[in-house]
Amino acid sequence: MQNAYSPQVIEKKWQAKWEKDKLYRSVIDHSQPKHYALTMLPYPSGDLHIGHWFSMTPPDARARFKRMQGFNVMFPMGFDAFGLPAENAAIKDGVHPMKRTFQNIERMRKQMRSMGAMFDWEREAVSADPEYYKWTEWFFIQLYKMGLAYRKMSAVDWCPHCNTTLAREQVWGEDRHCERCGTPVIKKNLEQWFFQATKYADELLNFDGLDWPQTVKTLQTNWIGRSEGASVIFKTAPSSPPPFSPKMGEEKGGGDDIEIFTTRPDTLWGATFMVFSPEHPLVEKVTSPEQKAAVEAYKMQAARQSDIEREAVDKEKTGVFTGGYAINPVNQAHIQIWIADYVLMSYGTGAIMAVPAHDERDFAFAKKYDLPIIPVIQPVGASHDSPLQAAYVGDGVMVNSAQFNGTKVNTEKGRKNPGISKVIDWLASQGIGKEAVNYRYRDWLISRQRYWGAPIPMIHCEKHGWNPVPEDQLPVLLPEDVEWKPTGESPLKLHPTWKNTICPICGEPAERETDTMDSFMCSSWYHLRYLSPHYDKGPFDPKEYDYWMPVDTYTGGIEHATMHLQYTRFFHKAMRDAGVTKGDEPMMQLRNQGMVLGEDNEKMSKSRGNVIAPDVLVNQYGADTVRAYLMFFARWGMGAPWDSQGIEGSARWIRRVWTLFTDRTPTGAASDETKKNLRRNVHQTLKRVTRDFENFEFNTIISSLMELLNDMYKAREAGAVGSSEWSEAQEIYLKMLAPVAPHIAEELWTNRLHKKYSIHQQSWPKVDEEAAKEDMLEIPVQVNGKVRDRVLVSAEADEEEIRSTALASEIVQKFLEGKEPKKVIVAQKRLVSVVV
RNA sequence: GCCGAAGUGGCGGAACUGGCAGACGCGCACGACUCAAACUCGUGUUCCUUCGGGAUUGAGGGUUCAAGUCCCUCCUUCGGCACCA
Repeated sequence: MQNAYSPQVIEKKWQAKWEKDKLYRSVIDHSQPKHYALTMLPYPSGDLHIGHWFSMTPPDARARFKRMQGFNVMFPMGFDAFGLPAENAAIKDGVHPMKRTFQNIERMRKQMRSMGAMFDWEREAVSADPEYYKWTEWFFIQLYKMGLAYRKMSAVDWCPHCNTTLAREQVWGEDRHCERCGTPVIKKNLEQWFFQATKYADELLNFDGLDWPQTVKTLQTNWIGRSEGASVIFKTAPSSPPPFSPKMGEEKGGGDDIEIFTTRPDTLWGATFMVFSPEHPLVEKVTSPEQKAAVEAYKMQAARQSDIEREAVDKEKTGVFTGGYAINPVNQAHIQIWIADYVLMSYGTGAIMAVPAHDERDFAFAKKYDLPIIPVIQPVGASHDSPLQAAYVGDGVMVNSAQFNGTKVNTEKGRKNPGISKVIDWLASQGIGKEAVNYRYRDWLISRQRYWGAPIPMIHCEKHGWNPVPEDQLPVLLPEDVEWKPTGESPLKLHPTWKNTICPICGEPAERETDTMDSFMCSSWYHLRYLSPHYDKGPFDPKEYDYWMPVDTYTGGIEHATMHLQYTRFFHKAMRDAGVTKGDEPMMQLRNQGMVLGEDNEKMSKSRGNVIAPDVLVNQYGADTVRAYLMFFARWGMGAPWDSQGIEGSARWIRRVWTLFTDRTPTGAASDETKKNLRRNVHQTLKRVTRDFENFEFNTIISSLMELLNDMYKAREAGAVGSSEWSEAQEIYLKMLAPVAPHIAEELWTNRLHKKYSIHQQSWPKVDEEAAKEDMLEIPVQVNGKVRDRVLVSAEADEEEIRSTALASEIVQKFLEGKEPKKVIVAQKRLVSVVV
């Protein structure tokens, strides 16, 4: 047996043996509590990145820890294998995405095996495998049958670089760029498939029972953007200007409903004009002949501007009077209807009532175009400046509001606001409005004009419209012989025969949908495919589902907060309602890792040349050292820049572990005190390490283990070798090390301590609280808030004893200068504070 | 503008419920080993200091015997949302 530490030898050896022995195979066992640990699956980009190691190996250590604690742990891995990069590469060099993807997967599997992670490869799932995407298609059909999948023509986001539409969640930042490639998107009017996620908006806002980071919950909550208020029906007024005539109703035109949404129904009496989005369907009808030219010109100008320009916040508000009037239903006032691009067709109803006195935007608009401003909320005990200098948005009482005058209004939203609540009830009783909730949230656009995705299993027939592919004909397979051209249409559309099929209703010739699904659809349910990746009677085996689901701990990057993490919750709830899944949530606990940055403190990228390759590190240091360093070098939840020198510290530690366990050291004769201290250190460390594993605090696990190793070296110096305390320390040390550095722990356990293979099947040691207790405590003594001395007392000492010992200290006496202390505080057994 | 996260030595970071700030590691310095270097081992390492101490957790206030931790005001960095009615 070699004495030098050679990770390259022992790591390969143990990986092979563990695999041969199926050590990490997870099977249903009702005698054990289960633990489903899941980490976000990678896209097979070709090479495993250090970021993959950072997101996978600490959770692997925790899964191993859970297993040693007696849980039946499932820790699966797979590939999110559909997606644009493979297809874009195919356009460039002609290599088929399928070939490239499966080659990349092969390579990454191999790299992943070098991690020494406890992945159960028999549960592997690959989303681009027909065995998998058959069920992605099946899920689409279930959603369709529930009425949750529908087709709609609308202005959608289009990425000109990726040549496809995108979901709203996949368009980021102020410049509205594509989440994948960074190219600013444009709007296109297209008919696309959507999932009606908005139906679940309220349920998605409820995080009860979920142990998720507050930040993710907040991001999702803001994304859904629920606001409470009222919808109110205004009417268009007759076309001529409003001469005060008793026969008004007989005049021509008018009478069309204008529905608006407002969060401030309490300010309805202050609505002095209305604003329509330029695209509003009533614009043409209300526009007077005199204003027609101006309105048309404004509409043209608005249409030419990009959304980004239109939505720029600090842009000065512009608009045009339509010449038309509306009637405010609460007071019959005739008010002008304007069009302005600050009102968006995509939110609410595309029309607003404008209350300049109490809304900053409306105020600015009214000032600019000299429209009337009528205050209807008065601060309590004060009156408004006249004229109003700015919109008043604070609390107060209603004025100029007929029977509501004097009603209190606070700054709460919705029903919590007494003024709003009363007005909503009245509107409803009058039949002119009702309580309403509006969301920023949009339905999920899932059509992609690309080849490398799961086909949308729908057929279009001239006579029978859209119908799903019969389930017994699934999967709709992707054809292999396609042309790669970035045309903006799916290559499936250009394929000579693929789209030709027959209508499932009438049997006449019909066409397949040639768009494919957003790959986030594939990843919405991968955690279910792991349950039984080869099951063919359904997407998963219900027996496996009942045992393993829900996911106990889910780990991954926070960048998916409003994408994958939100989609998968929607998916789970929809499938629950379809009777496919159970429970309300798919993943109970969520933790996010941070990002490993380059040594230059920048995001790692090939173009910056700051990429750290894990393979190189594994060759140089071994996987155990890389794992340990990744757990140690940063708070896992935060991430940090990589430090090539820093890894030397972890390498040194692992080598020192090796040395301590392999050096031949003669049996010594340590003092009882040495042995007792050793035991205490061991059990105190065990306590901390157990706690930190539970809390995903990996960096302090490693520092505790480093500290204990230093203590063990000292104990060895003091002659502890040969004692039962030494043997216990060795045993516990390796068990604590096993989740972190599984190979060296196994080697030392099996071949040096000659314990029973495998260390990974041992149970987690129990803390001996007695042994962990201190005998003597060193208590700092403060005089006027400054630590002046430290006194030793027995751990059993009571408060009085601690007090008198502290006061007896010479140094403390010196600082007292003969005076009596005003106050002496004994803070538990931690500190004595003397106040003079 | 709104919401959220984070600011601690040269660097990554530690500090359980308000109770010794800087654990652990990197780096650096010195020493041992060596012909020499690397490795390894040991010692030191927040700053200032008249060696008594003093200052110190982004800045400034406050609460407290005691604040990195609690409260208020502000600054910086990062992330999200944004004319959302």
